[in-house]
Order: sequence, then C-alpha cells, then structure tokens
Amino acid sequence: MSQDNTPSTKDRGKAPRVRLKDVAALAEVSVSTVSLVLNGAPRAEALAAETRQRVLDAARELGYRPNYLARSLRGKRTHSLGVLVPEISEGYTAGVMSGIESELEAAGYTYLMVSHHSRPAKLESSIRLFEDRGVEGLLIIGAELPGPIPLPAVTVSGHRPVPGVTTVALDHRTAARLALGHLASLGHRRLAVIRGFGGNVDAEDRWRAIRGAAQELDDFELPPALTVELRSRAYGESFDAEGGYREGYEIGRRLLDAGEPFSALFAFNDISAIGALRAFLDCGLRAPEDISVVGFDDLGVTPFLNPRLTTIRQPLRDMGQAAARLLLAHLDDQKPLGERILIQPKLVVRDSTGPAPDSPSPLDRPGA
Amino acid sequence: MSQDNTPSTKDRGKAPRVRLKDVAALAEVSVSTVSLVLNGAPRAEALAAETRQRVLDAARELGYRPNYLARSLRGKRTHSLGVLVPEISEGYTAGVMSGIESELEAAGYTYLMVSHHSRPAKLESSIRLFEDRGVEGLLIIGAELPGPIPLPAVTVSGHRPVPGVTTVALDHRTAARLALGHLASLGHRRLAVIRGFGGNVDAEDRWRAIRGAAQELDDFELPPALTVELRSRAYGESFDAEGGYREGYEIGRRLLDAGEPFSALFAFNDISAIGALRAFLDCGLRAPEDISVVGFDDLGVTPFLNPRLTTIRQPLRDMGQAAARLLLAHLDDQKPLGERILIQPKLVVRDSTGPAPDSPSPLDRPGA
DNA sequence: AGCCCCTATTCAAACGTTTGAACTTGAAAT
DNA sequence: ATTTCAAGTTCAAACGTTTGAATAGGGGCT
Repeated sequence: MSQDNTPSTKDRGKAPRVRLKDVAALAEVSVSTVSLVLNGAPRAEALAAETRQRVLDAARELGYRPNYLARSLRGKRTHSLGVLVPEISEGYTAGVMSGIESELEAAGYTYLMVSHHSRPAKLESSIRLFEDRGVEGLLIIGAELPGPIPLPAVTVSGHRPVPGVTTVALDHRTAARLALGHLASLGHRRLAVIRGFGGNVDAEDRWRAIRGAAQELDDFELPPALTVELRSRAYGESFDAEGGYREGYEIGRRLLDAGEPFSALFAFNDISAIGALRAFLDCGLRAPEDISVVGFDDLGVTPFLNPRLTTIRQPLRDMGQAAARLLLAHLDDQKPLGERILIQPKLVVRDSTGPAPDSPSPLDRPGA
Repeated sequence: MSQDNTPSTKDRGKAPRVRLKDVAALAEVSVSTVSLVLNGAPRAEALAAETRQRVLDAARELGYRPNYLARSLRGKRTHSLGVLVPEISEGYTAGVMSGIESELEAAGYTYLMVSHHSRPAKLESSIRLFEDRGVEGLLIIGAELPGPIPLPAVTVSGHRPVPGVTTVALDHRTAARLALGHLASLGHRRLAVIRGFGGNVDAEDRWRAIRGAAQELDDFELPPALTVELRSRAYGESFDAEGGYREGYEIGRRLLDAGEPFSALFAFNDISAIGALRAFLDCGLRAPEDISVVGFDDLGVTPFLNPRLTTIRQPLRDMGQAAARLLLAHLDDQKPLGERILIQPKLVVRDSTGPAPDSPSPLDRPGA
C-alpha cells in the first residue's frame, strides 16, 4: 500500500535493511504481530502457533535484524553503558576494564568509553555526553565525583561516599598493614613512601592507612622528607605512556638526594615503583640487598622484572567485574545502589624486598 | 493541543527531558523552526533574526539537549564508530587506543569497543553487533579480516589487503633490517627468533622480512631450532594479564634447552622479550654480556627494565591516530578508502644488547 | 483589482519500532 | 436470533527528530 523499498531484483548498492514491515509482508500478518512474536512478548502466547511459526520463518528467511535506534527510541532501553576511566593506557585501567568488558559482553551490553584524565571538567562533560547518548548507567573508575550523578552509577575507588552510588574500593588498611608488616619483619625501620596525588581519595585513604599501620608497629618511621606525592594524574593532557615510570624515576632520585637514610620504599603503584627502582639501580644500589621496594597493583610485568617486584595485589579484574555486575543487577532487577564494597588486597612477596641492611641505611652519605 | 508532559510545577522524579516541542512552545514558533535554527541549517538564514534569537533564548533557558536516538534514527548519522581490538589489556592495544581516542574525541565521535581475542567468530559477530548498533565505520586492530566488511573500515596491521579497506601497517622490512643490522654489527651471528603466531599476517610479514634481512647479511644464521612461534593470541578466552610474559618465559627456557648455540634473541614483541629475558636471567645468564635481546613495540616500561630493553619502536599512538583520521576523513569528506599506509619503525638501542661474546655462544653445554 | 512572487513560517511525512486499545470472527450461551 | 465471550489479530499513536513541500501574508507590478 504505502511506499516500499523492495530490492527490485537488482539490489545495487548497500542492500536496504530488512524492516519489521518486510517480514510482516512475507508472513502475511501485521507489523504488530511480527513485533510481538519476535520479542517473545507474553501477548504472543495468544497467537496461533502456526502464525508464530510463519513469522519466525519469514524473519529467518529475510535475515531480519532489529533497528537498534528505533527500538531504543521507542522502548527507552539502550542496553549501553558509559565507562569513565582515568587513562586508557594505564595498567590499572586495563586491568579493571578487562573485568568490565567480559561482564558486559556476557550480559549483552555495549559501552562507550571516555578518559577523564582526572580532570573534573572532563568528567562532567563526559557524563553529559553519556546522558545525551542514552546510556542506562555509568561505570566510573578512579574519579572524584562532582556531586550527585544523573544516572545509576557504580564506581571503582577514587571518591568518598555519594548517596545512591555504589563503590567498589580496596581495603587500604589491610593493604598498608600487609606491606608495612612485611617490611618491619624484615627489619626495616625507616620507610620512604610515594603517595598518590592529592585530591584523590584513594590516595588519601591509603596514606592515612599507612600512617596508622606505622603507628601500630614499634619503632617504625615515615620521615616526612621521604614521602613524596605523585602528580601524574593531576593533568595529563596529551598522554605519554612513559610518564608514570619517569615520574617514579625522578622521585627515586629525589629520595636519594634527600640525604635522609631509609632502607625501603612503598610506592603508590607498580608503575612508580618500577621507575624508582630503576633510579636506585642507576645510582649503584642493589635491590633487595641495599634497598627494598614494594609496589602496588601487581601488574602483569611485575613477576618478570629484575628483581621481581614485591607488591600488593589489587584484584583489578575482579573489581571491574564486581562493579559491572552490581550496575547490571540494578538495571535489570532494580537492586538498589549505594553500598560500599570492600575488596581485600594480597601481599605478593617476590625479590625486591629483603632483610634491611645492617647499617641504618645504605645512604649515610650526606651529599649526593 | 496534543498531550504534553509539562512538569506541572512540582516535577517529582527524574525531570522529564526538554524536547524540541517544549522549546517551540516557549518561543512561540513551530517545531520545525526550532529544529532549523538549532541546527544552523542554511534554510534558517531565511528566518527573521528576531525569531532566531527567540528560539536560541528559549533553548538556552530550558537547557535543551537534542535526543541522540531520535536524531540518529531520522538522520542516518550516529557519529559513532566501532573499534575492534585484540585484547583490551595489552600494551599494543593500549598504545593504539590512546591515539584513536584522542582523535575521535576531538572530532566529536564516540565509539564502541569489543575485544576479538583473535577469534574469527568473535570478529564476525562483533562486526554484526556494530552494524546493528548503527556505527558509521569500523576501526580494526590486529585482526585477519573475514572478507569484505559491510562498513567503511580502517585497520591497523594484521591482515592482507582487502579492497576498500585502508590499512595502517608497519614497515616490517625496515624493522627487520634495523634489528638484525644492529645485532650483526655487534658481532652476533646466530639469532634466536620469537615469531608471532601463525595466521597473523603481521607475524608472517615480519618473519619473511627477518629472513630477508638475514640473507642480506654475511654469515648470519637463523637456526630453525631457534625460531619459536607464539600462540598467545590464538585463543585467550579468559584473559590473563601475565599470559604473554609467561609464554615468553617458557620460550626463553625452551631456547636454552634446545642446546643450539645462539648469542641473541629477536622477539615478536616487548612482552615476550621481557619474559624470555627473565628466563635467561634465571638460568644464570647476564644480559647483555652473555646474551642480547631485542624487543618490539617499545612499550612504556622498556626504558626502566633491568637491563633497559633495546627494541624496535612502533609509533603505536601515531598509528591509532592515523587510522582514526583516515576513517573520519572518509565519513566526513568522502575521501576514498583502500590505500596501504606504511609506518616507519625506529631502532631504540638500550642496554639489553651488547657485543657478542667471544665464544660462539655462552651455551655450548649440550644437555640442560 | 487582479496577479505574481517573495519572505517567513508551518505542515506533515518519515525514520523503525512497541504497545494499549480496538477490532474481527466464530462458537457458546441465552 | 440475538447477545456474550474468548481467541486471534490489527490499528494507530507514540518515541523526538529532520526536511521536502505547502501555506499565509504582503508588497509590487500590470
């Protein structure tokens, strides 16, 4: 009756997409019937079995594939999420993403991804973008939240509690106790620390936990001159893959130059640990004989470094999976959001930590 | 006239979204006029300046944001792309993605991402998914293409020419010459090689180039017992971040056990190079004194390893950017696709390569 | 006074679905 | 012979845009 773009035998060009209408024509039923059947709607039960079969056959024969945009426009569901990561090419992000990806794929959701580079403005504009694109929910990694979020959201660390937002975060107290306990048991007493960059709640919590753990130990010091803060994540317009390592390296040198004796370093992440370790080696120190280093995250490389890196394992993949699952459970089953899930870290002892040297430090040289 | 969901003063709940219709009502014009003005259509020039301003003001006042789904449904443009990567948490992928991301963001495109895990079935299903989701084009990284692609596509390496698909690929001949030339000049004569996994064209090209480069050199051998193939990318259902390193490690041990003397290794990527290096160290070898190792990619860690890794740099970020730019140029300006862009690698000499030991090899022990 | 045409604006169809309400048909109940 | 009802199916509105075609209002021309 109305216009119809039948391929007219010779389908030159892009092969017009099969619509519900085409299936309906072939099956000799109405569009509604086709929609009902193809969606397995309860109402379709009422249809004659023969009719249903006819529709199914027609759809198969034509290779019908529903139009996502039309369906979403009408139905309000897009089966897509927005994922906000700090930096696409970071080990931390990669680990979490691999968990998120597998979970979303299994559930038939797609996602849009944007890096926020720890910049609040970017975070906010991305949230608006996602909203405009019709995502159903947000997965936010390592970001301080700007306030209430206009969509269901689950985060992976990075911020203090926001009502209605579920957070998957690491148990930093345990992490700190594990690392410091390990070092103390090896005889270390003066610890250098690479803190996460200020403003990052994860970093604050971690630092608080480290100080707490130090106090619980006898005769264990965190000399102020030996705690340095990363700034990496604070800017990072054009990302440089080497940035984090380089910063660790520079901090490593600065620590040695500080002239304060120390026998061990606890870094905020593996990346900076690797950089600092490199600096120590370059200055002629041996690890773990002269200095011990503990990283954080347990990235894939760590067991293959020289020396193998002792580190605190964050089950990044699990954290990503957990976050995704929680969000999906909310979207699909209305499970409420807002809890705080604590994830337990694990100490992985390898070769970069060893007994403290007998002398208070390998570095009692005042200058250089 | 028709139904209208005006917030009725007390807007409880989710704040209904502002539609064109709402703006039209406030500006006292028709919906069409609003659409025209807000899109800066040429036809809008014909409107009275006063009207245009009224519309603009109304839109601003209400905070109008267009409905993406409706617009795309009608207009056929979604400003979104599909990105297919081998493995989300791989250094190679991360490098390329960082280039793609920055380019797409600048152009106002979003993208969906799926890992194909080098599985043809996954690749095909993902392409269908993307098609269904209405993406305008595809960016495919490191995958053998299943045949013609139903959408405009640009790839980053991984396959032999397909008509209509632009490829950004590395110049493997140059890469091989750089690596082998460097090693030969250091006196190395017998080279072990970790090849990429079979079926990957990138791997084949590289291997062909390596053999070619070896022939160009005097007295330079690639003993068959010392070329091993990666299998990593061939399966990889549940991804394990350590997988690639571990495989390199195992290959490293196998090479030593082969009993064939060699003084240098050229690995398919940095990951496997790092693993193999670790194996060599574990077996009591020193690098570069006893054995030299050349990696491939130049991931961020490489300058911080111990020893620092000599490697062939692939400008991954640039490759990603180039690919994205080419695809966008096609979509926005109809620039034709189908070329093959060759990217030049660079040799980065660090500490993992050194003069060949005097003895033909450190490994003239027949057993073990 | 009638006609034409220009300017400024609106109509209404279309994009491809989903879904509440309505419509047939035939058989059972009155 | 009419009404009642259920089973099976279709109508048509709606989702929020974009855009080709149509329209109203005026002013200038003959």
